[in-house]
Formats: sequence, structure tokens, C-alpha cells
Amino acid sequence: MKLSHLKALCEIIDKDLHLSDAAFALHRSQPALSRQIQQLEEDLGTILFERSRNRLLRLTPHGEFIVEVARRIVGDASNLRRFAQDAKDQDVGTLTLATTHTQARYTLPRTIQRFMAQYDRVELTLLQGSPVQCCDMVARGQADLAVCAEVYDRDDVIQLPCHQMQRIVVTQPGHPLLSRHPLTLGDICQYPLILYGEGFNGRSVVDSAFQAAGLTPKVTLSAIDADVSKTYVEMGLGIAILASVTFDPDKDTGLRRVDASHLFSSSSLCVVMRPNSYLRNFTYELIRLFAPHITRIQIQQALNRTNLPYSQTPSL
Amino acid sequence: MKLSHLKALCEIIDKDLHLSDAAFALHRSQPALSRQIQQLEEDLGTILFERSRNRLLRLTPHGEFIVEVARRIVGDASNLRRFAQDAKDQDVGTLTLATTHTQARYTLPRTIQRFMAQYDRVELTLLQGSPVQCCDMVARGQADLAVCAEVYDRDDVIQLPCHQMQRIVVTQPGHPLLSRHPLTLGDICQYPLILYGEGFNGRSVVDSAFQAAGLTPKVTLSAIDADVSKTYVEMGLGIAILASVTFDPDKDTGLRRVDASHLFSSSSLCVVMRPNSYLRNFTYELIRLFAPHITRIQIQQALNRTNLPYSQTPSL
DNA sequence: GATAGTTACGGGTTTCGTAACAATT
DNA sequence: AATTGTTACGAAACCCGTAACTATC
Repeated sequence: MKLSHLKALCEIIDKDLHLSDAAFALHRSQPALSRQIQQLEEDLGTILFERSRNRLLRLTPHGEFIVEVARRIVGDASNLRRFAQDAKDQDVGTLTLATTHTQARYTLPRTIQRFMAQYDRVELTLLQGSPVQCCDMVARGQADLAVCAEVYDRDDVIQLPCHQMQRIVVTQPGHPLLSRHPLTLGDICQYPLILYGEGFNGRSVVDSAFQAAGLTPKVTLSAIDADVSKTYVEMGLGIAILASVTFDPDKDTGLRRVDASHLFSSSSLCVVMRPNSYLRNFTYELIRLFAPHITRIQIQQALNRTNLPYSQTPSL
Repeated sequence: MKLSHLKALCEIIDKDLHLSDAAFALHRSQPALSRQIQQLEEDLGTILFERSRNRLLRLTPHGEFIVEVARRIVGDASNLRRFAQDAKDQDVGTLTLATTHTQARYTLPRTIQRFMAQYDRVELTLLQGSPVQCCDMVARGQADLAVCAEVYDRDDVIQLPCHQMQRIVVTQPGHPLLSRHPLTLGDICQYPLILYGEGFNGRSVVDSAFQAAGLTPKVTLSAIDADVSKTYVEMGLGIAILASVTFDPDKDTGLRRVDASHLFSSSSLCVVMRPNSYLRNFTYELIRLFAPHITRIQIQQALNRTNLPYSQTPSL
């Protein structure tokens, strides 16, 4: 058993059991990967995949557990690498940050600007996606860190809440809702709505608030991000419910907003990390710039929280 | 970086930085191991050992941390192996149990007898040593399990208390202490004592009790185990303070005992396991035979308790 | 026929062990 | 002189990639 075998296994899982894709990602030929898996299966004396129709159909139950441990091993191996790099030069390296459009556009810029000024020898890469995709990227080691709204039912990543996001309603100037005090969900339902697309926290929070009130809003448009939403609000296609950070009175002169924090539950903006990962010094620094109230110790404790590693050991 | 490099590193640590010994243990030549370490150092770009005078002197601070992670990786790799064997045949394999003389002789025999009857295809190996040595063997993966008295200040192993050991005083028949009610530490101090050697829990418990009472017993003999102690008591060389399990009225006809549980703190008899290790099914069964009141879930929860893994990350 | 994975084979790299070397005790 | 770790070198093992093959859709 070698590390390369375990890396191959993990990559195949990440690529949804497509051996060819995994081979490409690992800069290997398909036959090479095929043999890696065969060798691993022979070495362990266990079948990892259910095969047929010339495809890998799914993991066997044993395979599931083996992947779980393999992930830890591969993760630890990359921890070693990162640690060694830190030991050589704290301030040189790469940092890959996954985040959503909203955060990349509104909450992160100042943090990133300051980070790049201070750590000019760190190559920073931003990846963009939905919160779920961000978590995936972190879990798979494609990103070192993610900043996004909390995702529920994910025990493969550590989500450390660091800010609370409030909702506002954004309208054209002179809109009737602006003079409604207090604003209610019923008021909002009078007008066509522009919301985030499915899969975003901003959408589900809004949906569940209306559902709890027994109301069915007229959703005109599912926009991809806050900028698009604002554009359409400005054009008069409807009103939008957005995170308060996305509105800047100085810049959004063609729009007005009204607080809606009492109508929708606030959602946590989290720093997302891979469990038991070793963070480089400058990664801690980035988190500190973004959320100064979170201590390094708190981060480390969160990192090392075991969330059911071997607990669900199969009964065999 | 390959698993063999990390295994080599761990083995060298286990062999107290003696490269030759580690090479022998790994069935490799010394030059091979020497190069493994060089390759690992080059690969990580970090010096692992302080060398000079043709010896490995000690680990560098970076090396310390790297060994910590390497241990986890190597441990996980052997977890994979054990799991795969379990998947093939639950009831075939090897089980290495480290324990102290007292447990091997008095508390474990029935358990082991029943275990061997039920799992006749499991090759059971017993290793003997002091509790500290037993913990070492478990931490290094030389033993799958240990049964011994609790060892304090060990965070590299999981110690799960499963029984309480009480102390008795063992004397010759007709000894004055037998009619002392209640027995006091002062009474005991009147007579020459035979105790366990240093490093055993049975010794430290007794020592601290006398120290707390401001008494200094006359220790005639530091015996290696309960059988030796009893032999010398029978010969009239003194009285012994032993665990109650070591006395059998039917067999120890030449001796008498009196309870001393109120004088010495009871010590925990523990099952000792390597953190985050995968235990084979029959290993759980052995524990169940020994301590039926401990559930498999409790064991798994204990196994996964993180005891400061990366928390003490060096400040570099 | 196109796609996805497996088997066959030649070439290159890796890594081992033996042997020679260097540096301490 | 004995012990311990490092360097040198030839042989064996390993692993990769190309190419051919097999089985589905």
C-alpha cells in the first residue's frame, strides 16, 4: 500500500467514480489508475468498487469505510507538506479560497486587499461557487478555506461562524414598502420578488420564512447574485431580498433599502475548513483579517473537533 | 513522500534514534533506511534530525511535529489493514495483548481461556511489562491492546477504566495485624514491608498513602510481582501490600490477608488502546469478556477522543 | 461506433542490498 | 578496533504510458 494508491482512490471518489477524469486530474493514464485500484484491492484483500457494465457503479460498504480512512491519510500527508513549507518560509506559498459571489464582492475585498499587501509572496487563488460547492472544494482539498453562509448537515467540514448576515428589502426609490412601519411578510408579498437561486442560503432563509407564515410570494426571477438582482430591481422588475452587506447607499443611488432583519432569520457567515487540516500561518492571518475576534486557539480547537470519524463503524 | 518513508521515520523514533535497530526491525539494510530519511528530508525540504558525531542526536522541533503526523498516517494505514482483514474473515487474525504480571496471572486467565475457546483461529500473543511499558507498546503499535493499571500523564494512549483494584495486606498466619480493627497505616508501619518495584502503580499508590500520612514504612524488599512477594511473606521476611485479586484463600493456604481498601486509594485497571485505532471485531470481544459492562459504543467514543492532536502546533 | 475500463508489453525510474568509506568511542 | 551512519554502484523490482482488447450504450 502506498500513498499514491490512496490518493488515486480519493480522486476517483471526488470525480464521481469516473476513472478517466480522476486519471486526468492526477496527470496519469487511465490504465495506470485502473491498476492502482486493482493493486490496492489485492493488497487489502477487499473489493472496493462494485463494477459492471464496464463502469465503476458504486463503492462497496467496505469501500466506504476505507475511503473515509484514506481521506484522513491523504489529508495528513498534505498537512505534512504544508507544515514543512511553513517551516521553510512562513510567508511564501499558495492559498486557495473558495467563496460565494456575495462574499467575494462585498465582504472580502478589504480583507483580501490587506492580506495581499501584507503577504505579497503568497499566491492567492479565489474559487467561486455556491456554499455547498465551496464546502465540497474544502472537503476535497481543492480549497484551503472557504468563506460562505452556513451549510446544514455537513459533517465533512468544519464551519466556524464568524459574522451574522441580516436581510434587507431593496426597492426602487419611492416604493410604497419604504414607508411601511413595521414591515411585514404580507407587505412584501404584494410585490413581485427577485430572489437568489436555489442552493444558496439567502434563498432558503427567505423561502422558509414565507412558508412558516403560510404565504406564497410571487417570485419573478431567480437571480444568480446580488448585483444581478439589484440591476433588475433598478429596472423595475420587482423587489429583492438581499444580505445587508450588499447595499451601499453611496453607490446604489438608484435604489433604496429597508431593514428586514425582523422578518428573516439571520444566517451565519462561516469560515469553512477541512477537519484536522494544518493551516499555514498566513491562512490564520487571513482569517484574522476577516474576523479579528476569532482567536487562533479557537480555530485550532474547531479544526480538531472530531465529528464522528470511526464512530459509525459498519457492523460487518 | 511514500508511506515507507513515514514508517521508517516512526520506527527510528521507536528505536530511540538508532538507525540500525530500526533497519533491522523493518527488514531493511541500514543504507536503505538512511536514504529513506534523506529522501523524506529532501522531499519536505526540512531537516528532521540533528546529526553529528555519526549519530542521530535528536529530532528537530519541526521533526517533532512531523513525527506526530507521520504516526497518525502510519496508524491509519494499519487501521486499513486491520479493517480489511476483518472484512475478509472476522474471526481470523492476530491479537497482541500487553499486560502486567499481576493481570496476566490473576485477572486475565479466565478471559483468555474463554477467548481462545471461542476464537480458536485468532493467534493471541501476550507481552509483559510494567504499565508504562505496556502503554509504550500500544502507542507504538507493537501491541493492539493493553490491560494494566492506569498510568498518569499519558496522552498518547486511551486508557479506559474497567475495574477498580483494592489493596489488601498479606501476612503469615497468626500475625498481630490480622486482629487489628480497624487497621491503620500506623499499624502497618510497625512491620517490614514488601512492595512492588518502582514504576508500578501498586507501588506509587502505597507510597503516596504513607507520605500523605507523614509515615515512613520500612521497605525490606521491592519485589517484581505478587507471586514473589507472597513467597517472601510466607518465608517471614515481612508483610506485603497487594491487589486483592492476587489472593486466593483456597490456594494461598500458608498466608492470611486483611482488607486495606480504606487505607489506600483504589487504582483503576484499564484497557489501553491507541487513539483512533481500528479494533478488530475479536478485539472488542476480548474486551467484552474482560469487562462486560463496557459497551462497544463506549469504546469507540473513547477511541475517537482527540487528546490534543495539533493543538500544540509550534509557533514557528 | 463511441465510451469507459482492463490487459499486454517495452522502457525508464526507483529502490534495494552489498561493499567501500568516514567519523566517533 | 568496533560501532554507527553515509556514499557508490550494479541488479532487481516497480510503475508508467502506449497500444490492443473487451464490454456496454
